[in-house]
Parts: sequence; structure tokens; C-alpha cells
Amino acid sequence: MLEGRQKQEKREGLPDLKNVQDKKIVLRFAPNPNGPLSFGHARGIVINGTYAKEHAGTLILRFDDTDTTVKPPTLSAYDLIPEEVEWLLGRPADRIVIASNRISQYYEHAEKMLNEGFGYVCKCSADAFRKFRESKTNCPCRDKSIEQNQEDWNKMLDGTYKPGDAVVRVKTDMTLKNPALRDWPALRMQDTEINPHPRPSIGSKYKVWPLLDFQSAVEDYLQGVTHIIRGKDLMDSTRKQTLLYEHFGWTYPETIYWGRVKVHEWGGFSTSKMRASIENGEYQGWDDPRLPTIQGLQTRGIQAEALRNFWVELGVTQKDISVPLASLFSHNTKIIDDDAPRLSFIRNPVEIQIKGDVPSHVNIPVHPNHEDQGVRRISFDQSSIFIEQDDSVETYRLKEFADLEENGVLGSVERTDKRPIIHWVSSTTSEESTLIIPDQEEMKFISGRIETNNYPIGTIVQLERIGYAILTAKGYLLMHE
RNA sequence: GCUCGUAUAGUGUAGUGGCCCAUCAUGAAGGACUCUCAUUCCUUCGACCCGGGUUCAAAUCCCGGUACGAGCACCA
Repeated sequence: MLEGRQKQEKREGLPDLKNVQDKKIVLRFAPNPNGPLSFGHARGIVINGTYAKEHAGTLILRFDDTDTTVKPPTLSAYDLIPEEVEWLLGRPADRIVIASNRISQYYEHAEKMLNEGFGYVCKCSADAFRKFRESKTNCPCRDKSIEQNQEDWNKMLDGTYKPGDAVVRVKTDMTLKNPALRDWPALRMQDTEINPHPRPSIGSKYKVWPLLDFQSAVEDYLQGVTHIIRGKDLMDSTRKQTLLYEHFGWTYPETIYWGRVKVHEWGGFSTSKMRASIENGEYQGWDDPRLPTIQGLQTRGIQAEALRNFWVELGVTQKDISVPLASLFSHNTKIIDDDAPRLSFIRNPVEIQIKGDVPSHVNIPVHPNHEDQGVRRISFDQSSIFIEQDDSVETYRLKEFADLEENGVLGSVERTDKRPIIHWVSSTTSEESTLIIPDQEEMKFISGRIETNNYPIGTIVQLERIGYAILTAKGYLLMHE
């Protein structure tokens, strides 16, 4: 039993979760619904979703929409995001929680905090408090009586205080080593008259709003979240929230972190930056194939399964990583190749009259590895073909057809030499079309001729010797090689 | 500045004291198959940040350094 331990093998899939014994795990993915989901969000969905699936647990989709001023939510995102999650996972989230529906729960916990003396209403300005934080000294508001805190809390709720006048803080310890943890703010006021919440049912209803660390912590507890997988930029959040959990007597969930991911070809896109570029017309919309949004990837023919495999392969390390798009494309190719019918697209077409023994038609396989996909019938009523200009300088063999000699004379049908093989279309069985290349800088449109076919829009094909492309209303959008 | 974190081939990743002159994928190069510059298959290339220490034994533990990243918001 001890002998012959196996040669080291790479672990398959995601690392094991700690603390999973005898309980149903509950995970959550919590974006701010302030726009469509991006490539980076996909990681959160895929990793949380995969763990939930592996352990037959629950995946909660939670909208952390508690900021109406700095990062105000977008109404359409509430419908869009669940659809994007479902597309990516192939199943919907088990439960959707909207923070703005649950303000009263957060108030209850804020009041409990005040009543039990581990929270207080602080009337220092942000600036003034920063000085206390830096000098590790208590602010005067810290020692107020419970009654006085309750009174101030009510003045927050009824709007006697204005945004900036008062916040509720969690009492931690002003001498804590980590400055980020010192009496951190839990709830603040927002002017929802000027900046109403976009959801009509919420609108200007509340003046006091929880901040992420408080809202998220309380909600995780209320929903029974067992495992949190989040960016390592939120490590201090974990520490802040753990302090709050101790006050409440709760046990903090198991937490895993990941680092930042950059894609070589995409630098840094932020939601706000993308929004601006779309508004000024640089991009067609959120679904522009050049954009690192879920929608953009969909437009570009990236399969949900490829995205899942891609993220699982990257795993959940805390390293900041930078990955090439080729890695994602490689996953995508594996999924689409068997089902992608082959077609010829001729860029910069050069017409050649063919002479000699021209048949009425030839049949070419739809897919070289799958005979059952049938044949494409190419007709020669006009006795002419198109080849790419770049291919017109030497003697070649027309793929699946015959050798092409000087002056357009057809040569041997059998392959008799090693001359290079090129793709081509017949004039009869082809039509004008466009190859669309989504380059980072600009969309490139290359006109040419596509082999006639009746594939519906959305079909993923392989343009021989060019790459995989998806059929759109405007032509063939090149996905990747 | 204070606090926290991470460092394995070009890019990712496995590995928690001996199976490791280090796993797998991707990439690059070459080859086989193929009437595609595709797919599939094979081969090759290529890495434990640096310096100490602990130990019979360290990629794995400790200390120091360096690099990179993050937090210190009444944003998420």
C-alpha cells in the first residue's frame, strides 16, 4: 500500500474547499449592478458556481446596490445580470438577493449595534476622523451614551442630519495595528432626493444607507453563507467584518481570495471607461466584440463552456496574473471545432476563367473529420473561380478539386505533386460578403467572396485557412484562428 | 508612511519536508495524419526571486532582502 507512490500529477479542477463537512455550502456572487458584467466578473460566477455545483450547494446572486451617488446602479442590470449568469453557468442562480430591498434588516442590526454599545454615531467629518485614525486616538463621539446614540441615529433616519454630518461606526479599537480596521464606518447618509435610487420602489425612500462592509457582512450572515471567495483587495474587508461578527457573536465564513487578472490584449477596461467609449461612439455597444464584457464575448462566439474551463484552469491563487487571449481561444477551439462547418472565404478575390475539363459541379465535405455532416455542392455554370490575390502568384492545387495550371487550365484531378493547396470558390456558388475582424484598435472590414450557404445567423463556421468565424447580419465576424 | 498579501518554464498552473534533476495546459519549434496555415497525435524547448538558517533531507519550515500587488473612502 505504501509502495509505488504515483508520480506527481496535476490536481484536476478547483482546490478543495475547507470546512465542508456535514453542512450544505452556500456561496454568493455579489456584483454592483451598475452595468453589464465583464470578463472579470465571469471569474466570480464561474468559480462560485462551480463550487456550488460540485458540493450540491446554493449559489446566491446578490446585488450590492447600496450606493446611489458614487457608483449608482443601472436599472437594466437587474434583469440583464441574472441572464448573463444563467448563460455562463447553464443554470440560473439559486437565489437572488437585492440589498436595496433589505434596508430594514440592516437598520435592525445597526440599532442592535447601538443598543449593545459596539457601535456609535460619529459626527466627525471624514477629514477629522482620519486624524483620529492616524493618531490612534478615540474620537469624542465614541464615548456617547446609548441614549444619545439612539437620538443621533433617529436624527440620521429623519434627515435632521445631512449627508456628511454623521455616520454609524463599528467600535473596534483605535490602536489596532492595521489602520483600515480602526472604528470603520458601517452606515452613512446619502441625498436620495438629488440622487434617488434607480429602482422606483426604492427611490428616495431611505436617507441612511449601509456601506459594503456592513451590508455584506450582515447579509452573509442572514443568508447563511458558508464560503466567501473574493478578490484579495477585500482582505481588509474580511478583517473588518470578522470584528463585527465577533461583536454579534457570529462565526465568519471560510474565505478564499484571488488576485487581479489582466488580459494581455485588453489592458485596463473599467465599466465607467467602457461606458464613456460607447457613448462617444468608439464602440457599438456593450456587446461590441472588442469589449471584455460577457456580451462582447458572446458576440465574438466565445462559448460559455470555454469560459468555464478557462477560469477553472486558472484556479484561485492570490497571484496577480496576466493571461493571453490565446489561452481562452484554445479552450474555445476545442469546443467548437467538431461542429464548425468548413467554408471558403476569398479575401481580395481574383477571378480566373478555368479551361479544360470543367465539371458541372464537385462535392466537398462539410467537415473533414465528420463525413456524416454531408457535402457542399459547388457548381461551375460560369466556368470561373476566385482565389485570393496572395495565392495568385504561383501554381497551386485547388483544394478538394484539381491542380490549376498556367492560364487557368485545369490539371490533374488526382494529386500528383507537392504543390501547395489553396482554397477557392466558384463564381456560381459564391457571393459577395465581408470578413469582419475585431481588432483592438478598430473594426476591420475586408470584402471578398463567401461560398454560398444557408447557415443561419449565429452559426460558427471555420473559414478555411483563415480561422473560426461567426455568421452575422453584416458578414463573417472572425473569432480567432 | 502604516498595514496586509504574493513570489515555480514566455504565460498560467500542480506541488504543504524525502516520491521533484519538479505536474499539466498554453506558447514556440519540429514531425505524423490530413487535398486548410484547422482539428487530432508525437517530440523538443523552457522554471522553484535572492541570501542566510533549521533538518540526515527544503520548491515546500524560519529569518532577512528584493520585486510586484492591495488596503488605510461617509465606493463596490
